[in-house]
Amino acid sequence: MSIKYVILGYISWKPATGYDLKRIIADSEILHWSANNNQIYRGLVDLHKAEWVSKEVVQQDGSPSRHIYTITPAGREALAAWVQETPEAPQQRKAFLMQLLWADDVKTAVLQTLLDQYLDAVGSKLFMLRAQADRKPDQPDMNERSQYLWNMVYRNAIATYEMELDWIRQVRQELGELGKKRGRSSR
Amino acid sequence: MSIKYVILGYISWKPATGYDLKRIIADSEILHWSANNNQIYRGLVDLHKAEWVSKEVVQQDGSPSRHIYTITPAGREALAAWVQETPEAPQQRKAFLMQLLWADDVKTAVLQTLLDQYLDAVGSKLFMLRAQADRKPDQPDMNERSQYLWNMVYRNAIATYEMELDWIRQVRQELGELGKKRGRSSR
DNA sequence: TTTCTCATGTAACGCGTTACATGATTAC
DNA sequence: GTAATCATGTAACGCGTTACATGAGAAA
Repeated sequence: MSIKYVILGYISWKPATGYDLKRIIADSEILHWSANNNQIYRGLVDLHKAEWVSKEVVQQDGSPSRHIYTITPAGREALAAWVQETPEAPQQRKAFLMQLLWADDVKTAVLQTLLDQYLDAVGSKLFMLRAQADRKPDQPDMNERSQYLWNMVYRNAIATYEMELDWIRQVRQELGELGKKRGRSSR
Repeated sequence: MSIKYVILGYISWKPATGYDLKRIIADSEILHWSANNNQIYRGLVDLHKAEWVSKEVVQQDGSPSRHIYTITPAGREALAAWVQETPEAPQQRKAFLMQLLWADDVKTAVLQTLLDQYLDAVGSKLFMLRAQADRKPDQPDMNERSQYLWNMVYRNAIATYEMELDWIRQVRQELGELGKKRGRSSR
């Protein structure tokens, strides 16, 4: 789908500069992009070319001038069209699961360590997500439904990580039991 | 992490050609890659350059000759090292959640339709996953632990989609209730 | 004095995608 | 006759990443 619509979405809430957007996206726990300049500044140029946003340059003394982008009616239409595009199933990118598939020759103790590390990684992600979900979004006027949807998007992300933690704990435990069983039966 | 290690992983189970790998990866429900030629054939060239795999060309009459790749000891070492790399938290790419964040101006009825479509998309993915999880992997000799891990990787993917279905149903229902409440209070 | 924030942008590269190209054999 | 399967590969492009470049003012 590309980050462009997310940029457009934020601009639809409130006019913004590339710098603003960079911070917003980088700070967000649910937006997975690294929010690098290349993407954002090029994206804004593209949006401007398509006339989905208008641009106002505000001179400043000392620092570089700020380029403030505002959504246009055409931009609002494009955003609405995107929102109504047929949803696709999410794609899972869990590199660790791939590692597990070829862990045949790795000792169970090492596997346990890996699982612990995975638990930590997922746990701290979840912690940050929860903290951010409690803070309100920087959108000015949100109606009840929008607020509900905002919350549910966070809930979704949180539930996904919670499920992952449960899964890790289960595998950790059952792996230990498997080891014991094999230890007994092989002697 | 890149698809290269997955390719190496499959070769570690059994020597294979690019064509074999393409089919395996394209058919898999847990491997999210499209398995295009470019990636696979280039990947194999790279693996061969790194001497992680050896290559044997088998002439055939009629069809092009098959290039059969076999893992080397160095390849096994590299694979083991990759498997033991510190796990990273999974990244979620759920484009639909992004769409929801900017659904402010979309009518609730349209939103319901979108949710239904999302339910379908996730549901059919889940169906395929379940079907594939029941079939055994094409790996020759799997010990008990490896089989357990293989199953748990599928379980993880299945649980993620099941969670998503629950979430969709909840949102669908609560969205309907919100609409009713607002309908009442605004009259 | 060094680091952080503000503010813009570019270069090089990695990984992935679709589509194109070739050509024989087999199945409908 | 048309399509699918086997089998290799290339071209062009999209999206994303890290790192580089500049330069002022404020804070530690």
